[in-house]
Amino acid sequence: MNQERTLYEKVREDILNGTFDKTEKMTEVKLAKLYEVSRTPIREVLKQLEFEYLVKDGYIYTPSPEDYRNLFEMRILIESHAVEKAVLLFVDEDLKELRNYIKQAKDGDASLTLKANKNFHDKLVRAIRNPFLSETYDRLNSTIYLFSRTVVEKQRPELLDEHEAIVQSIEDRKIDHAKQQIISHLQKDLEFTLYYM
Amino acid sequence: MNQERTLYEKVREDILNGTFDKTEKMTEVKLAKLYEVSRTPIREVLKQLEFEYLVKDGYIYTPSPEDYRNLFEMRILIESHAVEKAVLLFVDEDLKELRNYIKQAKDGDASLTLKANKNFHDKLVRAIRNPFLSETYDRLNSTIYLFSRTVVEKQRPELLDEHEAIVQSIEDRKIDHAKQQIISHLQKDLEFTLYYM
DNA sequence: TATATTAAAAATGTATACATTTAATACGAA
DNA sequence: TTCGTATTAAATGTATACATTTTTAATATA
Repeated sequence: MNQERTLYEKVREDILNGTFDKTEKMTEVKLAKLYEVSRTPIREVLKQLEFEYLVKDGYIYTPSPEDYRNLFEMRILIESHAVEKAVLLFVDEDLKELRNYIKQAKDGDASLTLKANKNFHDKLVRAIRNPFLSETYDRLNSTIYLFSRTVVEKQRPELLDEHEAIVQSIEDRKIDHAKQQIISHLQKDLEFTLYYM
Repeated sequence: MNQERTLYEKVREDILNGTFDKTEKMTEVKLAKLYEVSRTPIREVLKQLEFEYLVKDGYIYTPSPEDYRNLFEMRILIESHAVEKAVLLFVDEDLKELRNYIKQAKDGDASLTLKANKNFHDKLVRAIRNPFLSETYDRLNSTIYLFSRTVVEKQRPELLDEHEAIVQSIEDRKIDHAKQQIISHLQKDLEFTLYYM
């Protein structure tokens, strides 16, 4: 398998793993030396990282609680729209896939649970079948990852029950109910994580 | 007043005004010569233009009807959310401002109508008070502009009546009604314009 | 004619030098 | 000291040379 990580992947992972000091400036010259490339590709990477809310004005972006609420408002808007679509489109096989992710999250270790929960939400979003909305959702990937890590590590109560309830509402074709459930689910993730951060 | 347009603004306007041939490649070298700058700032500008769906893979982006439907799905999702917020937040002064834009659109020439209609929708979106969602909406600016131009030039029927009905529903605090009206309004813009493009 | 194959050209990717702007520091006057 | 100003240093912006990749075109072969 291909082990070659792109420069973007390297820098992104280093940020997510807390390698950088949040108070120090991420200057192009410094990063270029660190990763042994020139400033040109570093600039490209910084742009991408700003796009996904990991970097801002040359510093690691440290969103305020207000910022996180706004980012989650965006996430909730997209995911609740997705659930509406899922109610209209998902067939038995899709529901089975969703339940499979819940099971994986239940049985696996933290790392596997993290992946399974991501797969669960990504599967929902794919119900939208709209590349522009998908890209907008993907912009939130890093933010969602950071939240999900806290939620899983600190073992937020009821999380998987909420997932199961959402699947059930989709299966029962209850649009409003399903939407309300995903909204409340994500709001709980938000408040829980804000409390621990 | 400041007349100095940035390179980004120049290229963007030239694209919107149809200066470029949609079939020819927008190579960095060519554009650099044309605008008498080096490739570096041109690359920056091309990235921005890709961000707002005006350029793709070095060509002017010519979305398919399917693409336009997807872009409008995104627009509708944001604007209907905005209207929900407007019902909860807008006071008399805000409603007055909205009605003012309708009046301007009614009385002015095409150019003024275009601006007034943009102001109307921008005012709605500002009800969200979420910089991330605003930025996502702004990404659609060029697309919305191209549609609005057709709608105004070809004088789509009922357009301003629909605006007025939306304001009225906001004033009456009828969330579901107002949302349904903005959705239907935007879908009409979409279908009307697709028909003429 | 259609299809590979390869040579040439032209594009983008990267490194780097230089220009300009912005930030940091040092110094002097109130 | 504190504030303003000048000087310097360091950052980003831009141009450009060179490397690599991609596209085009030309030629040969089925």
